[in-house]
Amino acid sequence: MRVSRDQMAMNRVRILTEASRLFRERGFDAVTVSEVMKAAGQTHGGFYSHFASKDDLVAQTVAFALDGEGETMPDLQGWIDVYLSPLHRDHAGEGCPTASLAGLMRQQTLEARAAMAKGLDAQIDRLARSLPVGNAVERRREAIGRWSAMVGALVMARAVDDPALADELLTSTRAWIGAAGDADSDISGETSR
Amino acid sequence: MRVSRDQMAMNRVRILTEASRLFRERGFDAVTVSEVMKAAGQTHGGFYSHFASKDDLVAQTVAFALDGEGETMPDLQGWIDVYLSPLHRDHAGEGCPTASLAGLMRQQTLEARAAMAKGLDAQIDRLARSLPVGNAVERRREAIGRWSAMVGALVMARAVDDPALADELLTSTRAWIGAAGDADSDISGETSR
DNA sequence: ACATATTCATGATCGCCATCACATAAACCC
DNA sequence: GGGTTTATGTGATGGCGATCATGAATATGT
Repeated sequence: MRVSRDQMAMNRVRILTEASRLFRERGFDAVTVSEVMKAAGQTHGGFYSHFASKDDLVAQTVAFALDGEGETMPDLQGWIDVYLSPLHRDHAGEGCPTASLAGLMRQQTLEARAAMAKGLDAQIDRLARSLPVGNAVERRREAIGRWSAMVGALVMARAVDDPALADELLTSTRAWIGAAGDADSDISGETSR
Repeated sequence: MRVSRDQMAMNRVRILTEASRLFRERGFDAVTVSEVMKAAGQTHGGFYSHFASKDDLVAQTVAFALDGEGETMPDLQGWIDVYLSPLHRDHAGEGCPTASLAGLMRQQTLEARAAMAKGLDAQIDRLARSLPVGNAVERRREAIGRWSAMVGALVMARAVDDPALADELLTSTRAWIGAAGDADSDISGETSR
């Protein structure tokens, strides 16, 4: 049965929301179209009136997931601590889409990879603007360095079946980022905090 | 037809070698058992006399790929430069298995995840021993920090369809690691180089 | 050398999943 | 309000891929 335009838009967002969660939890391949639709409260048939294909859903989900990620970070250190926490590590479905999906993007469509590029660039920009010191070039470089370390640590912590090693990856990276960040500020010749 | 014990062992290594390359290139799901066997110069039928299942192949391939990774690093900075190079980014099949596979391990078997943990721990240990300064605790922490940043940067560089951003991720991370490493050495109160 | 065990090839099988076909009934446009 | 459009449900379909069955031919142990 047909539904109103608003209802259809809401259904579409619901599909994207559930797909975003499921894809982050289990990856693109392990999640079926039917599963996404069931999670969104529908049956598999209606899928193709919203998306041209599963690849299309993947691309739009990547764009959707990376889009509304909080514009600014008032408490940078707190945000980093939460990011590199066991809670975040153990709840990929509600966590950072970059850490969950970046490793799966290599053989995705051009559209999906472009969405990832756009989202990553925006994230780096947000992080750079939240840094306390440095000129634009220095801030962007430090944002990339910190962001790489955070994503890498979380990806590896999730990849291993060894809680001690996983915790160590998170804790040590957090400490190292702090030291490196402070030091980098000193090195760049800017005022230290 | 039956084959000698030595020949069978060689065939097994060949399967693991090709699986390692194919899995790094395209991930576990996108590579079929038949494809691996064909790359190893055999047909799909013989597969199950070597491995109990595809999951078994995945676990053994992870262990195999992470095992012989060069014991020491005589030229640390050179190794980092190669790791964070466009060449490495564009040749995942012959590159670092951690960067290619870590993001795919979450839903793999316990055996595969345990092999990843063992390999990661060994890699961190190698890196720590190659660092020029610091006590054991400091070296391990810096090894984890650097390694996280390197893996994260490579994973993200491979995830995007934007050569400029990909290059920037590699270059900036390389520069940031250098600055952070030097700074961290200073901070820890050891002699700087 | 003989009997046996076993690797590998060929050829099913079986289930799963993306996608499509069609029906239904409600929304949209005038 | 009536005709048309269309979102969604139900039910195929078609291909692919992991796994198994069987046979052939050779290594292995004595």
